[in-house]
Amino acid sequence: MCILAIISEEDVYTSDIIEKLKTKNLIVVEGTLYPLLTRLKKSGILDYYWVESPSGPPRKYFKLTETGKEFYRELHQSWNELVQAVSNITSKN
Amino acid sequence: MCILAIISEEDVYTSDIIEKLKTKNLIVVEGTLYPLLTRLKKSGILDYYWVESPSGPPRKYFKLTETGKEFYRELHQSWNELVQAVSNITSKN
DNA sequence: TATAATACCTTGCATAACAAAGTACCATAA
DNA sequence: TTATGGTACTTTGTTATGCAAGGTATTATA
Repeated sequence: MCILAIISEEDVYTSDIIEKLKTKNLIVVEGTLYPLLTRLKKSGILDYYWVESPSGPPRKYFKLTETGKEFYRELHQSWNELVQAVSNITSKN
Repeated sequence: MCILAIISEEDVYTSDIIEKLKTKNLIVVEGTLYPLLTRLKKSGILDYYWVESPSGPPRKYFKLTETGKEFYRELHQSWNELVQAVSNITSKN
């Protein structure tokens, strides 16, 4: 969900995502992210396009599809419900 | 963490936990919970004692160890930090 | 033409949730 | 006394996924 949140703000490539997460104290590594992005692409949530890099090989920039935007909204709502449920359980003491 | 929260309120056996979670819309099944409780016991976070049942085989009642109470506090704090971090990322739009 | 930096990708391992099936105990009805 | 049903605990096999580690490819620079 956090990855979709980042992509929903602006198109980014993998290293952007890793850095943005890191600034928020969420650590995700390449070995996790590349396969995940591939799965999200395959399931129609993301799409990508190639952009030449000023130095190095071209970059895969990801963006949300319409399906992806809707999926992100649903995910976000589920997350809020989960946070609410957990808060409900833990806040008794 | 939710399971530790429940046990921290009162000693319970497995079915109690499943029911209490269910009332909060958190679904966990036996095949998940029994092995998890065993792992928590092995790592010194939980302990249990047997109680005769009014009908059926005896029940394993779980309680938090001192280590478990401390671990739960830490988990709770980590959870809060995670919720904060996620909220930080998702609340931009 | 090496070397370094950047970017993408893959493989293998460990962990964990779950479905499903199994074992054991107890009360009650036939 | 034996079968049945309910309760409780346990195990097995499947699947998914995070990660460490290693690999491939492109570009600029020494």
